[in-house]
Amino acid sequence: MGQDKADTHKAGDPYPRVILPEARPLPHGLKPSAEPCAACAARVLSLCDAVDQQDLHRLAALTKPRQVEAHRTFIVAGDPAEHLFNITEGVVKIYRLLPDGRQQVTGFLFKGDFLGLGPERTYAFSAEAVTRVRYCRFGRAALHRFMDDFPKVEKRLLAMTANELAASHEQMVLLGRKTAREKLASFLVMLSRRTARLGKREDVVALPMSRSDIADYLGLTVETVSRVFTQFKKDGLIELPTTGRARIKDRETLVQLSEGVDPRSPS
Amino acid sequence: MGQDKADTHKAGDPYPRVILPEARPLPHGLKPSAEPCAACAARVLSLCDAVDQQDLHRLAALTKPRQVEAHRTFIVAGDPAEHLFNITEGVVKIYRLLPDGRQQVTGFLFKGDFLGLGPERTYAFSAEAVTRVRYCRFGRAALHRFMDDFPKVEKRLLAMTANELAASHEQMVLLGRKTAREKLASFLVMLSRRTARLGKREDVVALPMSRSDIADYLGLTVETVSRVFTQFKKDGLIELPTTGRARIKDRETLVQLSEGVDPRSPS
DNA sequence: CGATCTGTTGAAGTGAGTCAATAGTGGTGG
DNA sequence: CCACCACTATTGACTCACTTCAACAGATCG
Repeated sequence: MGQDKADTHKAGDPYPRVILPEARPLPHGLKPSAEPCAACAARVLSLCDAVDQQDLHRLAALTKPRQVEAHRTFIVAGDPAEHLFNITEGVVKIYRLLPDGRQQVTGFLFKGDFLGLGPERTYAFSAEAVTRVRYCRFGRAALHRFMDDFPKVEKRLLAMTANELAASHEQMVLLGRKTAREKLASFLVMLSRRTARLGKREDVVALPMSRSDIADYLGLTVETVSRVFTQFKKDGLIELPTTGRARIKDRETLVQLSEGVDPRSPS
Repeated sequence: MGQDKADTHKAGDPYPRVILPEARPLPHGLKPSAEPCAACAARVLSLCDAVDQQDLHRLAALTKPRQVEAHRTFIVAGDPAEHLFNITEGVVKIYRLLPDGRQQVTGFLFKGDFLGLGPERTYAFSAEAVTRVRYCRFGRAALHRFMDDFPKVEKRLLAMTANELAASHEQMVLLGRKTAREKLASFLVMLSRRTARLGKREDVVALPMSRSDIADYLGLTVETVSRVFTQFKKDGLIELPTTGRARIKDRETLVQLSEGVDPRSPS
């Protein structure tokens, strides 16, 4: 639904000549220095942490920070898979479509996440910026050559990919065997853990994605997501001060629920 | 349900001293030669294909072919993750359980598949032999040292893991967004492709796993799996000569169905 | 401040689940 | 070889969690 690869800039955009189909380099104030990697807030979370300080300039030479606006689709399934992406800021939604339009969101990516691995010549998925997103984009071949010289990076990438694989198996349990309540509880707990890992308070989680994206991630409909949110509010588990934010009031119960133990009906 | 890690051998087993908790070395006729890897039928399909002929003895030194009987659980979720496995024969079921016993099968592994990656100290999943299974078992640390000397192997493992990740995202689409008919069609087509890849005729697929395993893989119940099989027979899409075997009569329609196009109700 | 999205709530429908009975299937031993 | 048992698969009747369809409410933004 509504992926437009078309032009990225509005009329009057100050960088008409430099525009790429899906993204543009950062504007002046944020222009990459000689060592953007050294200052990158996402480095410790990402692939790039496996590169020693003195080699960072080689990594920096491979890429340039870019940004895309919210709601922009910057990878379209089926396009040639020429690039790999390291998300440095914002939230990205990865999804696949069935021919009739049914959508499955296979993941949300955050600061530090890596994107684009896959052996195919073309992307098997689409990616859309949920918020404004910054990323470093690498050429596939260039990154592979780089990894030949820096085996630690390859090891790190393997570890990250193995992590992803384990996470996706957890998501299969969710999609195949959990109830709507359990699914949404799992989602909230997952976001809460993410938030905590970034050093923020774990009881306030951002929900930048739409209800529809949440539904497509959990294998539900928008209506069910909405109804379960309302249930959770009534049960005193959460508060929803705004649409884009949730406050977790009873974390323990949510965790229990996410693991399949529903205090409402443990029989 | 019913995972017994206990003793693996019957009384009178000729190798009582060498018995490991979950498996035993192959009996005499199949005893590993100096170069078991050179003769391994699964090599070209697996990780080991990335090792040159003259280095195979180093790989062989790391491991020893083993086998487990059908229905034996040889990895239990929560156990220390000391080993990695390369399946050389048979079919393995990987699964996770919710505390109340709900089961999600996250994958079936076949000849050439690799098993055990994951950054954790303990396994996050259980693995059970569906048929008699042969595998090569590696120590985690030993394999990582080996990969330091043979970066090609690490590259291969990364590629294989990325493949797995893509496949697991496809499975998310199946679990989250496909109907029962579409799920079972996808399953049959997947098995058919596997079969073809091993050079066998693609219209006869083996179904060594139980209906219950199939259901737990597809996020359904046994009854629904059974009912849809019956539908497919009535629709002339397949034949089920025995429980453990299916003949595909109308591959084209099954492929269509698996992709979400149901000729019965395209409306 | 109306227009347009996005989210919520309600009423009714349904695909798959549950519960229950029956039919195969394979193994065992007399 | 058959009779029995235990287990797996199939089929049927009924239920229900979630979907669908529809109306409404709240947010966002020219």
